[in-house]
Amino acid sequence: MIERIIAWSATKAVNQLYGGKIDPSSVVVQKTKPDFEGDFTVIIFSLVRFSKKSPETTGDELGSYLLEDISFISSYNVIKGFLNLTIRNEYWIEFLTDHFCLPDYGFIPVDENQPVVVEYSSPNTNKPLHLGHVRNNLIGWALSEILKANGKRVYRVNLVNDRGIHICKTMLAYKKWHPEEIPSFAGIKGDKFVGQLYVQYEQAAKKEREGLVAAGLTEEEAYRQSPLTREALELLNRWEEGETGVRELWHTMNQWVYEGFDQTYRRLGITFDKIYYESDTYLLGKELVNEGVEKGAFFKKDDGSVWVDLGANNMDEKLLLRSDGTSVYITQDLGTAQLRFDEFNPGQLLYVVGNEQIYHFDVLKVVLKMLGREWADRIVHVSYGMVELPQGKMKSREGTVVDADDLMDEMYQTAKKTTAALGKLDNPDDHEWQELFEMLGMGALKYFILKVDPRKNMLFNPEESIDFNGNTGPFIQYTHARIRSLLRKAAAKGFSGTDLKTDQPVELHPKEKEVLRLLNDFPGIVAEAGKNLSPAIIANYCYELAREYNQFYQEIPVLREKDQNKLVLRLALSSFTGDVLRRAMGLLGISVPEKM
RNA sequence: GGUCUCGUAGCUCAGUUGGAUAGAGCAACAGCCUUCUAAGCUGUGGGUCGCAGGUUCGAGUCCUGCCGGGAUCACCA
Repeated sequence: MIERIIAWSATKAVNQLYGGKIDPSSVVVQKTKPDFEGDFTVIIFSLVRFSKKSPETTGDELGSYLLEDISFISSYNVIKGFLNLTIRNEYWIEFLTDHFCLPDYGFIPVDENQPVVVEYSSPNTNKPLHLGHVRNNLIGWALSEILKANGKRVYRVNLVNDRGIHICKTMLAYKKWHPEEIPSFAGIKGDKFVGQLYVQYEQAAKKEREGLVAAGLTEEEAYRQSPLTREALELLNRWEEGETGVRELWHTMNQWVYEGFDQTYRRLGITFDKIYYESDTYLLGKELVNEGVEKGAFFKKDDGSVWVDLGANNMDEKLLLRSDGTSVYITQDLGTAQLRFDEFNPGQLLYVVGNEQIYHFDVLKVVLKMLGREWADRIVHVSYGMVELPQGKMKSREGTVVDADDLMDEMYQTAKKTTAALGKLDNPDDHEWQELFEMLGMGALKYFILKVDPRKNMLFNPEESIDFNGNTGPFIQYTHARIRSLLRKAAAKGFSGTDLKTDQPVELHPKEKEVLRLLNDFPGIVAEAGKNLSPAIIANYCYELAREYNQFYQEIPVLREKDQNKLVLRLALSSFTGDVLRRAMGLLGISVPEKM
């Protein structure tokens, strides 16, 4: 990368000229601001302590050194403490020629060592997927793609929460109020069907508790004495004992849910290499806890419950096993972490889980460390922010959730309406159009979510439909379609970017140079997104590249250009941009169309 | 209350390890299609980067305090 070469040379200069002892990481090289002359800028301020001269003089001395040292620098200027360097056009043209046909430009070949396990999605089987899950899935998917582009072998895994008290509640609701019914009968997706049962249970249970509280009980007493709660708990016991009838119903209802989930996943474009079920893993981790007790890392209370004291890490005591010997949430997470470590020997274990579980993962890592599992350091909690509505957080119980399927349907409709409004829709029933609407709708949705820094909470307003103009998925998809169209026309006229030759001197328009500079950034962007685990970096890069290309497209003729050398160069530039856009959007799980 | 996190234009968001005059989009207004796709491009207006200190050549970015929002601290998951 060009910045690195400059930084390296500047380092040499400081060390040779001034007897400094610095390494390239302490030299800041950035793009020159548009208002100044030059392409790249070296910040001089931090280097004057070695030269013991004014920033201007130092900049001047370094400038002439770099001019001498690096052949692709054509000139420099110094303003205050900024050394601005101008790159020769030949460099850019050579860069274009060398890279525009490379199918893997910016990506690193996959190394099988040190794989990365990425857990994401991890749904409960008592509620349909909503916008929050969508964010989780998209981040998990995109991160996996980005890590692959960074040369990692990636395993995508899902841990489905298919057991527990909440599932028993839906079973109870089914038995009580809807026996014999099946989703296909009711004409709805299986996950929706089961989700409704859960809501029905919660409403009934709430009413029941309110009645008991009105009769003078405290909230907690009311919860414990509620007949529905007792029945649900009883069902849980019978499930754990493996009672056939209970297990059968449980299995049937979960299948309904999976059929529904599969549809949603398919439409989102989400897949997994391995799916774990909590019904298989929930007993894991008990041996680890016992091991900790034996080692004296954990302790048993009189009632038989097992705890760990995290006081040394500035945390509280944490329960690891209940007094009746059953697991809690973290018990099984200890076990599954060990399982995955044994299965994959990963260099990194990523968990894409909401930021409400930060504490949980902090505890998990500390406890594993106390058990002598040094690989606990390889666990990374990719904690993403909540999707909020204008009224605040989404709450399943209050019905203030944005359903994933509904949202995707709306996106499709918006794509259709927008296309029709532009007068492009000649044949609405055509299969190709329908595919395009789906691509655009999903592109708009995915981009909308992924362009935001995953760590931050974000807002979604259902009243305002997701935009198709400006900094959006369809804008980038449009840019790609435009480029493809241009290339088709060029091919029809017998031109191709591959006709490009380096030995012919060609001037570069500032817009061309700007696009090239961005294309030159791509490998660095991929690396940065991998390092920061942030698809948003890719999304924002796509936007910047598309915007810059559109400016170029608007200002400069390509096929109408009379000078063939220029024409071919612009075709290569366009083709390169189209490929990078397609592949960068691919990292986000977004497809781009040939025409739109 | 303890811990963590966020606060940038009317709204939604960018802003690499501190660097030049803080950027986009949406919304508003004004322009550009006999010419490669106008889902585009150009221009105008819009900011005490929550507040107050500190660190230094330089702070939206780092430190401290305060204000405001959110999360979390369960024999729930």
